Amino acid sequence: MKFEAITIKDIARALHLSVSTVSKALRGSHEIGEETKQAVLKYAQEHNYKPNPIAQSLKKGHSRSIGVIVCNIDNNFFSQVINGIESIAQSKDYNVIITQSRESYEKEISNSEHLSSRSVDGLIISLSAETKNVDHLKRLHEKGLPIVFFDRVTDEIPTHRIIANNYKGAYEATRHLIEQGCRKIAHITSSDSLSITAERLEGYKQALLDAGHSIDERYIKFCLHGGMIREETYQALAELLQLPERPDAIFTASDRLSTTTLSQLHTMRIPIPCEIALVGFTNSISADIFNPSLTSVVQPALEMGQQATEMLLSLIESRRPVTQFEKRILETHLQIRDSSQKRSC
Amino acid sequence: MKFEAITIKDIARALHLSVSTVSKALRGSHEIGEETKQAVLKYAQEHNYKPNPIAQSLKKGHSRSIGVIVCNIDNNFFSQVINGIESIAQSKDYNVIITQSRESYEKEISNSEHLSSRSVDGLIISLSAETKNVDHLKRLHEKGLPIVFFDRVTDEIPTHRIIANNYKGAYEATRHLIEQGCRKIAHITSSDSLSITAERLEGYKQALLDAGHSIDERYIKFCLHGGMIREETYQALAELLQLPERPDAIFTASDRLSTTTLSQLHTMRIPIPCEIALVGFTNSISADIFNPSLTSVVQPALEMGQQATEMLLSLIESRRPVTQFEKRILETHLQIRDSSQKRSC
DNA sequence: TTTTTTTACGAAAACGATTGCGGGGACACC
DNA sequence: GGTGTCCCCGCAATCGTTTTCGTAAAAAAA
Repeated sequence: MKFEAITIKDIARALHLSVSTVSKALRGSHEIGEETKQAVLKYAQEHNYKPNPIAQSLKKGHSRSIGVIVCNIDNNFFSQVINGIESIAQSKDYNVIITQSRESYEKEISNSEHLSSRSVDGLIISLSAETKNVDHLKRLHEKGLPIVFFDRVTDEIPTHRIIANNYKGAYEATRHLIEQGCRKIAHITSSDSLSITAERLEGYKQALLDAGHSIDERYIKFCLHGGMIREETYQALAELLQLPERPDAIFTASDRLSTTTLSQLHTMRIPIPCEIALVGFTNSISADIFNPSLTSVVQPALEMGQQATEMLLSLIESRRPVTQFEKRILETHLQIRDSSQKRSC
Repeated sequence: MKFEAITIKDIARALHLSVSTVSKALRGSHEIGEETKQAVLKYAQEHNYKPNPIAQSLKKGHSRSIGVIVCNIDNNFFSQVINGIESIAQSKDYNVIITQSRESYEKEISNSEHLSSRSVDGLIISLSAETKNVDHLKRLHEKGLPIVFFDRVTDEIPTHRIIANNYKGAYEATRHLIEQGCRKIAHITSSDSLSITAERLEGYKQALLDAGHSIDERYIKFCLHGGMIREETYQALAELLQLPERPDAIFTASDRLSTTTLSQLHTMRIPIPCEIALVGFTNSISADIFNPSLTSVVQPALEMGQQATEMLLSLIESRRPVTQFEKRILETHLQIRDSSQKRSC
C-alpha cells in the first residue's frame, strides 16, 4: 500500500510553472508576481497540498521534532511531565517522540541513538535507574545535540537541568513523620546512582539529624530497578520488617515504590498508619482514594515538563552556542493525608 | 546549534571511492569486491556511521514509524496499550510517535493530519469522546494510509479493529452487582457517540433484563467528555443521588470515571459498598489499594496494543491491497474486590 | 535611443541515500 | 590479435524541497 500525496512538482506541471517558482510562491516570496502567487496558492489550497516534512527536514537539516526518554510512561509523574512537554511543543509546532527506557541502561542507549539518528532537534531525558555512565549522552551532546535533563539528572554534561526540590521535599516528609511521633523511620528508595536518590536521602538524613535522631543505615533500602521489579520492593520491605526494632514509619522515594509498598503492607495486614506510618513521593491523582489515603510529596510535574521544553527550545533555536546553563529547582508540596497521621490511632 | 553526522559522502571521500560504491558496500551488494567492502565496513564502524533515516525515508517513500492517537496517556489503560504497541514496534524496528487528543475532536483532526504529513507509515487510533464524524480519518484512509482502530472504533472505515469484549465485560459486572443483591443499579458512562459506550450500555441493559429488572433511563448518565472534566462526573453523580429512589450500586464505564466517582463518594462520606456498591472499568494497578479496593472489569490492554500493532504492520507491509478486514475481540476479566461485596455489610 | 534598474521567473545545485546502467580493465579462448 | 566474459566500480537520475544565481522582458532613467 502506498500513500500518494500531491507535490510541488504536480502543481508546477499543472500551472506550467517551474518548481522553484511554486516553492517561492508558496512561501510568499517577494520575487513572485501577485497573480502567479494567487494562482499557486489557490491550486494548492484546492488540492490540499501539504509540504513533505521529510523532504523539508532533509533540506533544512532539522526536523521540528524533539525526543523524550523516560523510564516509564505508565507512571503518573512521568505522564504528567509528558503532558507538559506536549503542551509547549505543540504550541511551538514541534513534534514529540516519546520513548521508554524501562529503567534499562541498554534501552536508554539504543533509544538515544535511535532518536538522534532520526534527527530529532533535541532531547529531553530523565535517566534510567541502571544508568551509571552517561558517555552515550555526552557523545551526542558533544556532536551538537541539545539536551535538557529533568528529574534524574547528571552534572557531567554541561547543559540545562530542571528538578524538583527533592532535598526539601524529603526533609519535610521526614520531619512530618517525626512530628507524628515516629521514632524509627525507614527509607525505601531507588538506585543509589540516581541524583534524586541522593538528594532525597540527604533530606531524609538531615531531618533526622536536626531532630536529634541518629541515622541507622539498616533502615535505608535501595531498589536498584526503581520499583520496576516488584520482588525487589517486597524484599526491601521484608528486610525492614525483620529488623530487631521494626520501623514505625516508612518514607518511600518514588511513585512506584510507594504504591507497591502500600499494597504489600496491605496484604500483610499491617495497619497503616497505626503500626507503620507511610509517606510517599507520588503524583498519583488517586492518592486520596488509597486505603488509607496516602500522604505524599507532590512534584510540579506539568510545570517541569513545560519548563524543560521551553529550555530545550531556547537551546535549539539559539543562533549562537549557549554557554550559560541553568539548574532550575521547582518546589514540591507535602500533601498530608491519613497514611501518616498517628493521632487517629 | 547544529548536529553534524558522518555521511556516505565523507566515507567516499576518505576512501577515494564513489558514493554509490560506498552505499552498495554498506548494503553488502554482490557487485562490490570483498576488499573494498571490508574497507568501507571498517571505516563506517570506526566512525560510527549511521545512515540518515530522513534521507532514507525520502528515497524509499516510507519512514518506518507509526503514529498513535489516544485521548490521554495519563491513564492506565492507554499507557498499557502503548506499552504493547511499543514492544512490538521496537522489535520490528519501527518508531512510535504518540499524541494525545485529550478527548477533543479538533485535536484529533490536527494530530491525524500532522502525523500523516510527517509520513508515518500507519496509524493506530482510539477515537476521542467528542468525535462524531470520522471524515478526517476516512480521507487519510482513502489516500492509502493504513489505519487500525482499537477500543473506541468506528465501522464507517473498512479496516482492522480490535476491542475488548465490552458487552460481556459490562454484562458480567452488572450481573455481579445483581448477585450481590443490588436492585437499583446506575450506570455512569462516556459520550454516547463512542462505540465502547454503546457496547457497555448494551451489556448493562441485557444483564438487567435477564435478571428480570426493568431499565430506568434516569439511572443512566452520560459524560460527554469521558471524565476529563471532573465537574461533569460530579454533576452526573449528584443527579443520581437526588433521585427519589437512590441507586444502591453504580457501574462506571471507564478508568477516569471510576476513580473520580470513588473519590467523590468518599468526600461525600457515602459508605461503599454498604450504601452504594461500585464496579468500574479500570486497568489501574492500584485498584487493590483503593479504599475500598475496587471491583473492576480489567481489559487486556497490553495484548490489545500488541495485536493492534501486528495488524497494522501486516497492513503496512502487505504487497497487495488488503480487502479482508478483521474485528478482533479480546476477553475481559472481572476482578472482584471489596467495593461491590455487600455481604460484609 | 541607449543604459540602467526593476520585476518575475527558471535552471540547477544542493540535502543523503539508493539503484539501473554503462564501461574500463583483466583474463581466457579461438 | 580480436572477441567475449566477468568483475568492480562510477555516473547519473531520483525522492520533494529550498535557495542561489542567472536572465529575459519590462519599466525607468539617461
